[in-house]
Amino acid sequence: MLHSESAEDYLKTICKMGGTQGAVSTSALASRLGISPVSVHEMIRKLAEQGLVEYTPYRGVSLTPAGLRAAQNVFRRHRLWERFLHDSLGLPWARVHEEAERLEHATSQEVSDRLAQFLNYPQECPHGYPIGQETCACEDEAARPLLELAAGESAEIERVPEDNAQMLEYLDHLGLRPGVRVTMIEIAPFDGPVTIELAGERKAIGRPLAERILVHIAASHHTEHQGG
Amino acid sequence: MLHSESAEDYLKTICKMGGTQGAVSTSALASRLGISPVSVHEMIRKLAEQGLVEYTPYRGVSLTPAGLRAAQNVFRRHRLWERFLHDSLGLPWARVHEEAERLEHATSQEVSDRLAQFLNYPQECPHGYPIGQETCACEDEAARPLLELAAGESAEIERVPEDNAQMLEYLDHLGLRPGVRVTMIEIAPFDGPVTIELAGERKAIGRPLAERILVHIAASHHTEHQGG
DNA sequence: TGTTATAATTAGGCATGCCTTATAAAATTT
DNA sequence: AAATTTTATAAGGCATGCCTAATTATAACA
Ligand SMILES: [Mn+2]
Ligand SMILES: [Mn+2]
Ligand SMILES: [Mn+2]
Ligand SMILES: [Mn+2]
Repeated sequence: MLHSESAEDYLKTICKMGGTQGAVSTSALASRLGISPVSVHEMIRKLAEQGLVEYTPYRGVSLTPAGLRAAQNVFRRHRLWERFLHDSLGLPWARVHEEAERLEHATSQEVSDRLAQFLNYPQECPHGYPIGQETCACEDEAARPLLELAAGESAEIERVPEDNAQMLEYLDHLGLRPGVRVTMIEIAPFDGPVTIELAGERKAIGRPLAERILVHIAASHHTEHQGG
Repeated sequence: MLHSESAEDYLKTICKMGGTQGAVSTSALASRLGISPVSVHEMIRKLAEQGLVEYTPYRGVSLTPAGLRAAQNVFRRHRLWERFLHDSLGLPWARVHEEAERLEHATSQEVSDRLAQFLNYPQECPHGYPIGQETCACEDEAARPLLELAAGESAEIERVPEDNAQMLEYLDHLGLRPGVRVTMIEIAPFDGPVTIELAGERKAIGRPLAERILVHIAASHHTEHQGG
């Protein structure tokens, strides 16, 4: 509400790229946003003037406390809408992100607070990203890329990349969703495919994807024997 | 989705002002939108180019079938969101309109269809405006302004003006909501107040407001004796 | 310490949607 | 028919958010 849609998306992206820890290169930001470096530079200057980011030429851009707060608010609105679209409306898993990408900019604090209550204060979006007051979900403690699993090692999917609808369709088709248990079979050499097993079936995916799927080595190896 | 937020709001307003029947004067449109006549003229030309309105200089602007369809879609999205915000989230009656005014532009056909299903295909928004495929709610059959009631005549409130949050607060405070039964007591002369009775109490409101509240003379005069 | 790659910056443009001021044309009144 | 009011249109601007091409500054590398 306070900032433009554009500004909100910039802040989110800076946060996603690690702008809470170190500084994010403006050219990396530009290529991620699909906007020319010159335009990104312009916007960065405006955001810096508004006190939302700190910018040091040749070093990069990082979020100020105010910028982080703004970004977190947008993440929260986004993920709450995703839960509503998915859980209440039954919108396909792969479609909720793109819809939430617009709704997030049209939502007041009061509506998002009531939405959270309505949804019973969910902890995660359908793709595994946290919903909380202080979460940004850029940095993670225990989460490791699927690619880092050793052969034979099992883990539970925590989070999947959500910024590409086609990729989400593909993940959905493979059954690769948060909460699903997978076992690493093999990582083929020479940038070859990553073979995993889930629900008793073997699937092969590409390395870049395996690097972006985050898993955590859950305590219980027998979860699949207990529940459905 | 297809048209800009601005264009969608223009189409809605043209529809509200009767652009489906005759032509709407561009200066009236300008003052209603709170936008300069020159800017409205510019936008009208663009909408005409897109085939959404028909514009005849010195006569006014009216919606084409395509423009009407677009406007109806926005109305539908708006009123569905209002129902959700009110019924599911419990957002105050007077606040839902302004929130829906933004959400309506961020909603795909699929989401609005699923929202309608989720809400069990409601027939009206919380202010009494119809939700349907072919409804525009500019023109009404049986609905008459409250001001036209004769002294002693009773009617049920059908619709209230919804474009002013403060007015809605006031109406809410008075208990003037759709479905409420009112009886005309007196219309004072010389532009004096309009006195009505509702829920056993007498209230006086201004003429302009009484003109914008629509009522219908319901068949049953004993509704209040039957239900809660 | 150059050279080279990367990042920053300047300059000029475009689309959208708004603005004011001024002029022209048509419609209404008188 | 003439005067007046309303409406249309032309001209020039502004903010936002994007663009390309060209130049300059810095960092990294050899
Ligand atoms: Mn967005
Ligand atoms: Mn998500
Ligand atoms: Mn609107
Ligand atoms: Mn309404």
